[in-house]
Amino acid sequence: MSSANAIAQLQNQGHRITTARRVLLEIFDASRRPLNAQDINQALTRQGVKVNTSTIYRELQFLQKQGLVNPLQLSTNQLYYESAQLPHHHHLVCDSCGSIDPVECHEVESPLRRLETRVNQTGFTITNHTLEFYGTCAGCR
Amino acid sequence: MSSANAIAQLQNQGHRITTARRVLLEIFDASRRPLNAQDINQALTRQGVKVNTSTIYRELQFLQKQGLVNPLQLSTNQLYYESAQLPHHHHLVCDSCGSIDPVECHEVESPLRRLETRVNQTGFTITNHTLEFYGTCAGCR
DNA sequence: AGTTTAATGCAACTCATTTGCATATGTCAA
DNA sequence: TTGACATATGCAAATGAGTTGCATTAAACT
Repeated sequence: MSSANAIAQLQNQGHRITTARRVLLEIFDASRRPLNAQDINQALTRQGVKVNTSTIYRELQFLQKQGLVNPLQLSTNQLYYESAQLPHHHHLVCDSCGSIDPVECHEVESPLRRLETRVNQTGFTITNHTLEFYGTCAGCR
Repeated sequence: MSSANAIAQLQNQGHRITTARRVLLEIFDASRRPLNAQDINQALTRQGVKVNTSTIYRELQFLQKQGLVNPLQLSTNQLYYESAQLPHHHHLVCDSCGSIDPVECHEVESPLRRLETRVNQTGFTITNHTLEFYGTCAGCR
């Protein structure tokens, strides 16, 4: 269970381990797909933990600053986050039901690195990229 | 000038060509980078055309529905649009100054198509993808 | 147990975008 | 041309995600 690592890391840096924070880390640890503030609210409620919305937003920013979660902006109007511990991957987003699932993209990784090298030589330093696929999932067809 | 084509297309379908609509199409035609509602507002003002904000938003949705512009959601909190007539490309987004520039990505296109074929066989039908690069532009370093 | 200060709750706020409705203006027919 | 009619617009109010100020609560250290 790697939320334990995250907790140890935060404790070492003098941050407090509150119930909200601990359960939130466990939720990210258990989820293989990105979560938005609303998803997290529901997950917390399901576990019997009541947390104010503003606390959730603050906590997400905090965890991002600590490098424990990564933000993910999709073509929706909500910001998603996922565990930073997941191996590099991209996403399949269903335009119909909104489901978001990870995809391994081994075919594109080395071409992407090649492209990034080329672009870096033009003066633009790439630090990050987003690659998401939109369409219709098996269940919605 | 391809905004003329767009205008002809809209007229054929019985839509009215208002000043706002015509100038907006010209603006998209002349811009090689994506524009958000604010950019468009400024561009219209610069041309001496006063258009209400809600009209801009409605017009952008309209043009999108007509297939004349494509939406582009970046890691900012604003929605961008660009002409649908531009050849396939992706973007370099500067985290520092917010500039957005197109990139040709020939290295990745065929690996992407291969990946899409593979994914389509799993039951998820991909119709679209987004690929954007974030980092620091030459001017900001 | 008491102290300190990070974390929380609450309510009010911001900012992009949307919507309802009354008015104005393209466009088409007479 | 002019008038009729529906589309497009302006305005103001609403929405919805996310943020912020401030008083209170509660981890964690002594």
